[in-house]
Amino acid sequence: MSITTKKVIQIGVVSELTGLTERQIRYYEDRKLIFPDRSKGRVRKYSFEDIQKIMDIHTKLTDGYQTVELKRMLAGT
Amino acid sequence: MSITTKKVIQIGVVSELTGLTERQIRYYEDRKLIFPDRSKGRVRKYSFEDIQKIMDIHTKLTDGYQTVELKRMLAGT
DNA sequence: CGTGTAAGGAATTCTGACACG
DNA sequence: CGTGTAAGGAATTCTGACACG
Repeated sequence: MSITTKKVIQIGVVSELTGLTERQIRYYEDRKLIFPDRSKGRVRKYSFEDIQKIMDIHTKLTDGYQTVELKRMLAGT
Repeated sequence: MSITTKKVIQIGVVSELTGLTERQIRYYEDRKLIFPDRSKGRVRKYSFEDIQKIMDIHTKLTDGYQTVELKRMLAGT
């Protein structure tokens, strides 16, 4: 596992880096588009790669796509 | 600034990754050996590079060096 | 000197829900 | 559908101090 895929960043930092709200970030997870790890205390941990994905997801949503469609795209179908 | 120098990791994760206690990590900062960023709420943020440094510091301490000497070494003197 | 610990407070995150449109 | 928000609780982190040796 490289540095880009290591899930070590908490949602507050992800929010800062992406410019999105925690609500949006959690929603993308709810929609099965991203899969952060969890600490023992249930706290979400993201990787730099996740951050890339999140920004990509948001861009696509802005472009008019829906999360269900994005999920299909990720599945490669 | 690359991914390795981006300070986004909190002390709990650093503790897990290095195997050191938060006490040790904070002490190295007190001794001016590492310089984490701070969030608005005073929470420390470390980079992957910091994690490397921390492990190196601990190894050197185990080897018998003192923090003052390590500081000199970092300063290149 | 480097590290452990108990103490109390502050910042951060979590979940489930109601709201809008 | 995607996102905002108020609510209460839980996990995380912070500082300063006392302890040991």
